[in-house]
Amino acid sequence: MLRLYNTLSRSIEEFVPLEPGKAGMYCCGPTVYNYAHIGNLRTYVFEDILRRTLRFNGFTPFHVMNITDVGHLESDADEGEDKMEKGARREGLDVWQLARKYEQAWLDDMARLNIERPEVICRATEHVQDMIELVERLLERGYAYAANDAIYFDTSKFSDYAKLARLDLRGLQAGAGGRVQLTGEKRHPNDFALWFTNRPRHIMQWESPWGRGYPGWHIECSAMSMKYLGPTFDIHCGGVDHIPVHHTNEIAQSEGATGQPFVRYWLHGEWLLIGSEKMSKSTENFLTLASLAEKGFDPLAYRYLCLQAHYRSELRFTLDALEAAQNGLRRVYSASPERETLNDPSAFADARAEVLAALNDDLNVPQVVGLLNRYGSHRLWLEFDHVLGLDIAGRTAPDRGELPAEVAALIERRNAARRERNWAESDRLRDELIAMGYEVGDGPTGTTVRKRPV
RNA sequence: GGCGCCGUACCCAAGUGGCUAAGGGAGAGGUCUGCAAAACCUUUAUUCAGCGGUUCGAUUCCGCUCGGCGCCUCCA
Repeated sequence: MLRLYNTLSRSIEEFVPLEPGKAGMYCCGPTVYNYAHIGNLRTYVFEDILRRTLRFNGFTPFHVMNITDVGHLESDADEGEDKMEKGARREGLDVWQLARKYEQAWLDDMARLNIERPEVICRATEHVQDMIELVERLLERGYAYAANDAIYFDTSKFSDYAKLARLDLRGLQAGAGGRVQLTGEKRHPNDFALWFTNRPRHIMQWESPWGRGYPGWHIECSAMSMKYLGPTFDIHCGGVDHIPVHHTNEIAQSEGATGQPFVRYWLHGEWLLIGSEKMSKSTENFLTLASLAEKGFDPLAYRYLCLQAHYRSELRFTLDALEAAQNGLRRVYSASPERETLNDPSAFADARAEVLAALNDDLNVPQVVGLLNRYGSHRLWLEFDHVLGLDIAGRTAPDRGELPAEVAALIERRNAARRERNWAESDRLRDELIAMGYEVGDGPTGTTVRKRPV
C-alpha cells in the first residue's frame, strides 16, 4: 500500500487512483530563460522518484510536465520587466531562441540525472488557444471580470480560495509590508490576472477575444493539465513555494471553470539550502549541474545526495556533502556481485518487503538507501534501482568496453616493470593511469585496471 | 503584521512514547599488498539546542527560551 503526504489534508493518505492501475500526474516544469540550478533539479528528482515508485507499485504513470516559454511579468506591478525578454536581451537572442536554448539545456540536465522523460512535455506557447478557452469559460461562469489592463479572476466568488495554503486572507492584507494590495484594476487584493491586455510593450502577444495580449502565469498549468489529464486527476507536484500562490490560483481557476474537484493529491518538494539559505536565482547563490561537473562531480552523485534526504525536508547542500555522496556511490558501484548476501529466497523476499515498506511510507528514500547499505546485497540494490535510478547495472557491468590501446600499452609496460621489480617505474605508470581516470589494483590473481565508475 | 518550518555525532541525514538512536561520508585501527588503491573487518552520540511540564517512562507529546530559516512578491 502506497501512502503519500497530501498537502491538501496535511496528512499521509493511502494513494488510490481515479482509475485502477493508472496514475495521472502533473508537475510544474521550468521557466526557460536561464539554466536550471541544482535546487530546481532536486524537485525533478523527487518527482522522478514518485513516478518510478508508482510504477514499482503496479500503477502506470501518465506524467505531464510543462515548459513555461511564455513571458510573464516579474511582478503584478505594471512596470515589471519580463524574465524572458530580459534574458533575450542579455544574450542577444530573440525570446523564441532563448526558450529553445534553455529548454534543451534543461532536457540535457534531466537526462544526465537519469530522470525519466514524462509522457507529455508541453510548451505553454503551443497551448494559448486552450488558455483562452479556459478564460472564456471563467467569464461565462462569472468567476472572472474584464478590466482595462487584464481579465482578472474574482477570488471573492470562489469560497474555497484559501483552502490549499490555509491562508489567512485578512492577515495577509493587514501586514506583509504593503505587498498584498490592489494593483492595476483589480477588485480584490488576491485577484490575479488570467489574461493581460493593452500592454503594447510586451514582446510575446497573441490575438484573443479581448484584443492582443498574453496569458497570466497560472493559467497555462490549469489549461494544459486538464487538457491531458481531464478535469480531475490524481497527483500534482511542485516546489513548496507554489502552495500559497500558484497552486492556490490553479485550483481556483480550474474548479471555477469546471465545477469539479481539480487535483486529488498535492505533493510538494522542499528546498535545497546552500549556506543555510534557500538556493535561489535572484540572490545568485546557486550552482548548476554543469558547474558541478566542472569540479569533477558525476551528476548521479548529486542524484544520490538528493536520495539521502527526505523530499519534504530541507537539504543542506555543501560540496563536502556532495563529495561524501560521490564516495558512497562509488562503493555501491564497486560492490561485487559474487559476494551476494541474500541468496536465500525467503531472506531476499523479507528484505525486499522491508525496503518496499519504507519506500511506500511517503517515499522514505533515505530509509531505503540506509536499508540497502545495511543489507549490502547487490541483487537488492538492482531491484530497487528501478526506483532509485542510479544506473547500477550499467555502471557495474564488466564489459564496459575495451580499454583504449594507449591504456593497454601503459598496463603492459607497468607489468614489465613489475616483473623486474622496478617499483619506481611501476608506481610512475600507475599514477599516470590513475590520472587518466582508471583504478589500478594489484592482487594475488594479477593486476586489474578498470575505468572509475564515478 | 499573518502563516509555517527546523535545531540528532566532525559533515550529510533517517527514526521512535519504552528493544543496541538507521545509513552514508570523513577519521582511527586491522586484513591484503613491494608500496599503494580498491575491497573486506572493527571502531566513532549513556545521547537527540536549553529549561520546565504531562507520563511508570520523552529525543519523540505540551509550554517557554535561545538559535537558524521559509512563505505571504518572480521563484523548485
